[in-house]
Amino acid sequence: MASHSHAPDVRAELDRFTRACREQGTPVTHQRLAVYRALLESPGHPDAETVHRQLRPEYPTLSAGTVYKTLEMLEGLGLVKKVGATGPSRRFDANRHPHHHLWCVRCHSLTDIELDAGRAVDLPADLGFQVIEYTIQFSGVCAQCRVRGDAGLDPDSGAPTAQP
Amino acid sequence: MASHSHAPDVRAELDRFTRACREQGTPVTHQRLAVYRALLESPGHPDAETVHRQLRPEYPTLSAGTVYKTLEMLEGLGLVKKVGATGPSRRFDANRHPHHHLWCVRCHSLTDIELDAGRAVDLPADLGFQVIEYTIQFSGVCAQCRVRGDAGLDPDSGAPTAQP
DNA sequence: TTCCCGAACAGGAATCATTCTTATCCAGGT
DNA sequence: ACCTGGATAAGAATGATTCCTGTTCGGGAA
Repeated sequence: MASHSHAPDVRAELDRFTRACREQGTPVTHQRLAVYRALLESPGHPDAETVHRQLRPEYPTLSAGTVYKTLEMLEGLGLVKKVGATGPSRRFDANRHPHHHLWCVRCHSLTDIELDAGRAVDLPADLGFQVIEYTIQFSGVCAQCRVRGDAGLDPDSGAPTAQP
Repeated sequence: MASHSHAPDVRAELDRFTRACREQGTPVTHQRLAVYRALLESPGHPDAETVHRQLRPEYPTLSAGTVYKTLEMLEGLGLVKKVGATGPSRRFDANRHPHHHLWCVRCHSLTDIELDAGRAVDLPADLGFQVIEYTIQFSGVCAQCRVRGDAGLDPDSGAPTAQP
């Protein structure tokens, strides 16, 4: 929907997953494939419960525990990442391209964005921190919420004032 | 220790808080001041339970609910922010200077860093996203864990992480 | 200062997300 | 098709957070 939805090659990713499992002797089960596929096909960054709910029609006996365990296992393989959301439940991200996040303080949507990676952000070396990767989280108001136009939010306040 | 200045003027912040409360007719209670002070004095980004534990000796009757409510109220005032951590509990940040985060994937410490980035990171205008602020989260291994060479403990909560 | 009122508080129950436990079940090799 | 170890389903247990209720207290008025 949003501007640059980078559609992942689902089949290729599932193949990669299958290979990774085989390599380390881990069984490739329907459930695991289903969970990973659901995540790959999700436009946003669903939490475990959302994945579970999405799959229930197709796999009526799929248990929540399996979803949680599979997501953790996928994270261990480096195929998905937890994204640090401020909401009540953890969200997962199967987009393996380096990318950043747009967090709408109004509707709590979380959208991927791929900025031109030409410029890297560097850290002072004296910190001794070894960077594996970095993600920029932009907080603000998404296009839809701006169009919808509830009160103009002034950037100085910084406070969402999301009181119902 | 480079740009890692971590000394908010506690008294000034508490004054600001008091004024903000008075302005909107909200009572300034000992509990609220204590919670905010605890957060201002915490080097890291404690979760609600850590704040509660820290304050219990001084305020033996302070209840967890009050800590949660106060943190939420402080967020509403724009004085603290939730930080999107991937751990089990939410963490809070009373550092109101624009800053970024170093997340250690080993010990789960979360450290502030102020990159004097003269240049802002820009977003393509056609996204229609109105940025209020942005935070860069660097994931990697902190200096202590690199020296230690293995998994450590979370310096904020003191809770052992995952592995025995 | 003391009195009063409404909002905040403590304590604990309830809810939500996540992890753990245990008795089956199945993927993949033989 | 048969075995077997790891995976699964179901639900109990845990942990974090929110909700509820009777009591207490901040701070304006007398």
